[in-house]
Amino acid sequence: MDFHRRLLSCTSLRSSRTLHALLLISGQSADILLATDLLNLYSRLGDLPAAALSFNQIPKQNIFSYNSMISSFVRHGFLTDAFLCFHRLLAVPNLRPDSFTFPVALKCCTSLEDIKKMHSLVKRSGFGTDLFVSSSLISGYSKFGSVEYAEKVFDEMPLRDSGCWNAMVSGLCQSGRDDYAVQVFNQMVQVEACVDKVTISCILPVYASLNDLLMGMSVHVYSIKHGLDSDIFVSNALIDMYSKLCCLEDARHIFDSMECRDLVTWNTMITAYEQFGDSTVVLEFFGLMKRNGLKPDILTLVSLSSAVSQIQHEGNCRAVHGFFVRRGWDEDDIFAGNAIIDMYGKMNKVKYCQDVFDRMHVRDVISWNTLITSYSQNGLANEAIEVYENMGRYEGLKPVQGTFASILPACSHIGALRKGAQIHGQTIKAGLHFDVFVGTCLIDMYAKCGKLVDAMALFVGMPISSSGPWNAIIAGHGSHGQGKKALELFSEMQREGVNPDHVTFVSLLSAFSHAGLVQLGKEYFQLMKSRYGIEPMVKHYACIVDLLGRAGHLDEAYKLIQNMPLKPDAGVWGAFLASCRIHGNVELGRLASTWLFEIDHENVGYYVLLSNLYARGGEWKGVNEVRSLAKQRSLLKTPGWSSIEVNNKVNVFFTGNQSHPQYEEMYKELVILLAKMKNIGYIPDYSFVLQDVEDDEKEHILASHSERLAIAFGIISTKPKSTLYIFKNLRVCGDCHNATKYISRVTEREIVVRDSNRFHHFKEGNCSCGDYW
DNA sequence: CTAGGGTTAG
Repeated sequence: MDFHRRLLSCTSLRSSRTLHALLLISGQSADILLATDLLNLYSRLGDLPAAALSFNQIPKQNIFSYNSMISSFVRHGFLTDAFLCFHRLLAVPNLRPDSFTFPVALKCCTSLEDIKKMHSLVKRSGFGTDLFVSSSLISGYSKFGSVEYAEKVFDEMPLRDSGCWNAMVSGLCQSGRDDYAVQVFNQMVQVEACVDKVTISCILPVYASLNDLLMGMSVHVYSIKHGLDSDIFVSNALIDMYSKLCCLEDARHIFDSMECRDLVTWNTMITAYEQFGDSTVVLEFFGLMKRNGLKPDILTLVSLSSAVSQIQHEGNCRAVHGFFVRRGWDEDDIFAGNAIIDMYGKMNKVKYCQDVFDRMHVRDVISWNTLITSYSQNGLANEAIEVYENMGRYEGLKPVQGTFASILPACSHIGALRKGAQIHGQTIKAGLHFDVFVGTCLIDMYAKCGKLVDAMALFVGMPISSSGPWNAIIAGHGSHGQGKKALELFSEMQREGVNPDHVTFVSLLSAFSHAGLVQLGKEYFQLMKSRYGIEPMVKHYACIVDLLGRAGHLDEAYKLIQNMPLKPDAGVWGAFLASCRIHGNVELGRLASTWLFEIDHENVGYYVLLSNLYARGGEWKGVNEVRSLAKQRSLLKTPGWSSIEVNNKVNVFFTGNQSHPQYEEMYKELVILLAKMKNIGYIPDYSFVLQDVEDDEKEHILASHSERLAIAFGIISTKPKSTLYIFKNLRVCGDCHNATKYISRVTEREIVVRDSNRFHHFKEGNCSCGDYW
């Protein structure tokens, strides 16, 4: 019987065990050649223990069997065992590692030190110029961040094959030295070193990250010319490149024309659709992939989790989570855990975020950042700050760019100026205060906390080359009602050679709207397309509808909505309805609300606006209708809350909340205030109350609105006549707006209220925003 | 009988 031939052609574990038994019976199991064949067979079929057993049954192992054993360990990811086996080999007399040993041995190194030691052993053993060994050295050095050593090996080679060139190019790519990688690649083309399929798959991701479609395409053409495009690695890299450069159709075309596809192919395609926001196709592909007999891996599920959170499908989210759990990935894999936290964060399930986070066995800085973002984006800013502080306290992790980018918006969100300033200090410590992203967050934080001057000082001192910081400072001035200054900054931005983008125009248009600069707003809305080539998006239409509507040009605003090429969303109709309310146009307001209730029927704010509008016009029938509608559709309303920072602590108040330790005191203050306010002419406006209750109950409801609670707390806990800074997560209620004017008069305080829309500066009974309530 | 350099991510 020819054991050797049968061992080589065997394809199942079952038959390999039969062969193993036959070997034992025929007394040939100690034959070193056959035993090594068996070892390789078991390793190829995934049974590492059996492979190791075969190895140990060999009475006197030679260099072939050692090489096979070490490479089996490496193949199965047991680097430590591979390393130990290599050292066992070194101790065997008369046995020396050969040119086959070193490439595998280099693969099981786990540090730069290991590589260096192995390098000197290579030299002593006389393999310093071996091509295979050298390319492994180059790749090993690059893997542990030492491009310099890799280059040295490369430069000292007397002759080079494509493998070494490829190792050099891929080493540079993986260390993020894109420009340098391209340089070496060009050299490679010039010296006519063979550019092969490996080179192509190394260089394609570089052109993707350099955003160089032209070069990417020419590499594609090269690969077609040389028949390399049928290689699965090349095809996969091409799909990835095209999708990253937004050529989804080209990516799809390659996918469709592939003869065989592997897991990476499917994952790349799924990720591409996920990045494009086409979640339906992601789910389709996921199904197709499974029907083609492929098992999803962590990467598949990471993309999938992002897709299902995009479509806000709770059932799918749970299914994806279950998938992770069944394989234990949710606890063991950082990537997976982080993706699940992100998913639940986007689904507004913060509780689950914390649960998943707590169960993870290992966490990295991204895990913390994701948790912070989840709290922050779900309005739980205090919790976000707590997590931020625990991060350093419990795991000694240093904040990075992403950490600041998640915690600073949380400070802006609740107006935690002191905390924000403290974190500003930490950005300096981390050497990141000049980072564009962090800098932009800092500018935004100071502006949103009412410190426009500090925001400006920071802005001026920052080296700026992108639109981010400009957008932040323009928006900052806009929300403070300084439209002219916003326009000046806009001009200056262009003098500095920075191009405005679509975000810039949102900042600019809303600045004009807040300042009532109608003519300028209309002008720049036109220029945006004609001069700057930026196609207006729904957000821009919402700004311009707000601008026209506030100024009373309701017909013009309505015409604009009717003629806009995009489908108006709740933002557009919401702005329009608010304008109708300001100008008392019941007819158009009713129209707007019909659309709104269709698009976003759960938002209680629109019902309040409409009811108020009817009440103003004396249409009590309408008021009743809205009330019963609101009652019918048990409205899922975002709870309103306000906050105020006192003595470096942020106090958050929810509407009607009585659980604050100083509630009694606050309540007493509110009663006194109310009496004083009424004395000088305040009349509560019950049309802001949707509940169908008696008038004195309505008065009570209005007086326990969260902004009132925060103001009352501010009054009892700060020095008389000092300025109060209040933050409200929704738009400030019309009655509260009016009431705050009176409060500023009776307490002789300035009161600054920032709501989800803008700043309201109350002083001596007036408000800077000039809105009519 | 054994070997190097390759594509996908939060």
